[in-house]
Order: sequence, then C-alpha cells, then structure tokens
Amino acid sequence: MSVTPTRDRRAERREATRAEILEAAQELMREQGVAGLSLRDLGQKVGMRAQSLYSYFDSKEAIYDALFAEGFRQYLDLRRAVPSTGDPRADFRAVCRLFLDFCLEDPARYQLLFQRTIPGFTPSPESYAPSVEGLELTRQLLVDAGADDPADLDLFTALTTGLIDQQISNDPGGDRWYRLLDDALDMFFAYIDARKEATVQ
Amino acid sequence: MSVTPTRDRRAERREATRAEILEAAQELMREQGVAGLSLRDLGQKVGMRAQSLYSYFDSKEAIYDALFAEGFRQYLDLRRAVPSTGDPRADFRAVCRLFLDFCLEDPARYQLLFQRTIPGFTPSPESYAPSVEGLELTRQLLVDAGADDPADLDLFTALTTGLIDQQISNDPGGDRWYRLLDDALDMFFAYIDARKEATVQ
DNA sequence: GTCTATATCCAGATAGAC
DNA sequence: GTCTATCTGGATATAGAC
Repeated sequence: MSVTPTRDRRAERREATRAEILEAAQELMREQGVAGLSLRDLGQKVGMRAQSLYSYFDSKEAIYDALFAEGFRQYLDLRRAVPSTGDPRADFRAVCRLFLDFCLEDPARYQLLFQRTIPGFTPSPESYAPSVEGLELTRQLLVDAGADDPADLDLFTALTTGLIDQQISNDPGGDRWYRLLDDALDMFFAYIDARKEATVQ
Repeated sequence: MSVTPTRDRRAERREATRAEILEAAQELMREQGVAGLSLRDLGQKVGMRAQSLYSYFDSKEAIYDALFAEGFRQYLDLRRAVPSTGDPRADFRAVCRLFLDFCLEDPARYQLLFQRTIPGFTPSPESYAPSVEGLELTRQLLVDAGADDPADLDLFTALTTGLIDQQISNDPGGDRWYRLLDDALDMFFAYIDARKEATVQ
C-alpha cells in the first residue's frame, strides 16, 4: 500500500534552492547594482549554468519580483519586532530609525523596493501587497503620533526618503544625512503641532 | 595671399551637429529612460549610423558627460533669470519652485544630474563644476534667508529631493508631492526660526 | 565625415539529450 | 533538474573605403 508522506522533501529542497538563488541575487546586486544583475553571474554564484535557473524562475523579471516581495517581507519582519512603549512619538521615531537603517544597509535593495529605476520591471500585485501593508502601518503610527492629515503622511515620506536618497547619492557609506533624522523629526512634529494649535484657536 | 577668416564655419557646423546629437539624446532618454539610451537609436534619430557618432564623441560616456554638463548649464541659465525682489525668503521660494519645475519637467535628466544610478558613469571634473556652482548659489541664498548652519542646507536638500523623488516614483506626471512644496518650506523656516529664537534666549 | 563591414562581447531565453 | 548547444538580438567600438 502506498502512503502519503506528510513532508514533501522534493518541494522543500526546491524551495531551499529558490531561497539560495534569491540570496545570491541580492548579494550580486549589492556588489554591482540592481541593473547589473545577470543570469550568468547568478548561475555561477549558485553553481549552475544560467539556463538552469529557469527551472526555478520563469524569467529574470520573476527573480526581480521575488526579490521585491522578499525585501518587503524582511522589512515587515524587522518592523513587527519593534516593541510598543506606549509613547506614540517615541515609537514612531524608533520605526523611522529602523527604516533608515534598513534602507541604508542595502542601497541596491532600496533602489529595487522604493525607486522605479529598473528598465521594465513592475512588481506583480501579489508582491506589491506587502508594500501597501507597510505604508498602512506607517500611516496608522503617524495618526497615533498626532498627524492625521493624509498630506502629513506624504510630507513625511518625502522627508525620510529625501534623507535616504541624499545619503546614498552624495555620501555613500557615511552619515551626513542619516544623522539629521532626529532634527528632521523635530521639525516635522513641531510643524504638525503648530498647525494643530492654530486650527484649535 | 591667404587670409585667415574670423569665423571657422567648419567648427561652427561641427558644434551645431554636436548640439543636435545631445538634444536628440535628451529626447530619447525622456522617452525610454536614462539607461535605455543606445547609440543605434541615437544615430537613427539624427540620421546617421551609430558608428558615425564617434566623429563627434569619443564614447557613450562622453555623451553622458556632455549631457550632464548641458543639464546644469540649462538649470543655471534658468536660475540666473530669477529676479531678486529684496525679500530673501520670497526669492528662496521662487528658486525652489523653479528647481522642482526643472526636475519634474524631465525626470530622466533629473536622474542623470542628481541621482547616481547609471552603471559606470561618473561626471568629469569639468562637467561637475557647474553642479557645485549651483549648490553654492543655493547655500548663499539659504544664508540670506536666515539659515546659516551647514546642516540646514543638508536638511533642505533632503526635503526638496524627497518631494521630487516621491513625485517621480509614486505619482509620475501628477502633483501629489509637488503641491506640498509651500507647506514643506513653511515647516522648514518655522524650524529654523524656532531654533534661532531658542539660541538667542 | 560618413559609410560598410566587422570585431567582440554580452544579454535573456529555448530545445532537447541525459 | 541540469546540462550542452543554440537562437536571437542587443550593445560599444574599430578599420578602412570613399
């Protein structure tokens, strides 16, 4: 009689190889930029011919897509680990710091996740969903911290991505903009509070 | 007897063709992105074979370099045309608006001039100089407007490029972030003023 | 200065043997 | 699932005729 195993060892192995490929791809992108990723190099890095990668991914774009999803998964994992202190603004600052650390730790990943500079790549809806979830978390946290106007969220994202972009573009590896985060948040909250006060009166 | 003409018609024509090539390149980059520029398409656009471009530019990188220099020249020209009203903050706001318009008018040019996302391209020192001049103009204007701390300049550049990046990445062709410029500047100046007041006391 | 012809290299992707 | 072999097409760049 045939029995059905509870574990599918073949599927597990396949999944492990897929993960290995994605990790290698991330490393290559770190080394030579997002656009510099080639299937040849990728195959070599994991010990197979470029053509064999097609057993795991349908196309190069599918690899980008998986990396996109994986990147946001990584971020959401980190983010969920941030404890709530009961002080919304302190929490908000902690999450901001985490976000900058995450982005600056791997500029290529940042480029893939937040800028749209790859030739023809557009993330699939499935891969895009976690990104929306991340922004929604930020929106909620921002509301808790006292900024409920939708425009405030936009102003805030501009401020943080501005710091990140300048840091990456003009002082890679340094902290010339990174260290301005606290000042930037001071400025932002002061603006929120002042406006609120003006509206109340 | 041979006479030396005061005008070198050959050089003039050559210069005109160079300019035409650069203009075509800018157009192609607008259509298909900075990295999408190919010498074939460029040649076709100006009515010659790709190889013939080498009579005008030593390499593709030389074309990028010329575009880089040309882009800043365009900006500085626009900028010098902004009148001084005697109100430093009004002038500053006008220049900011001009800067956003300039960047959003041609995102590909923005990517070339202000982000470093092209594979192996680094501007030559000659081409880079105008960029430094532009930043220095901004620095001076910012000092006139009451922000003399070098960190203020960095905070300001983060704020404006953040607006631009978000606009380009997440609402191309729209004005979701563009229209926040005035709010952003209100926020920025309020911060500067508050800090100054705090220091005086 | 522009052309044809060519060199060289690289990319992503497919077919089919094993 | 991985390989060899190959397709197709793209790129930048050089040589030399006209």
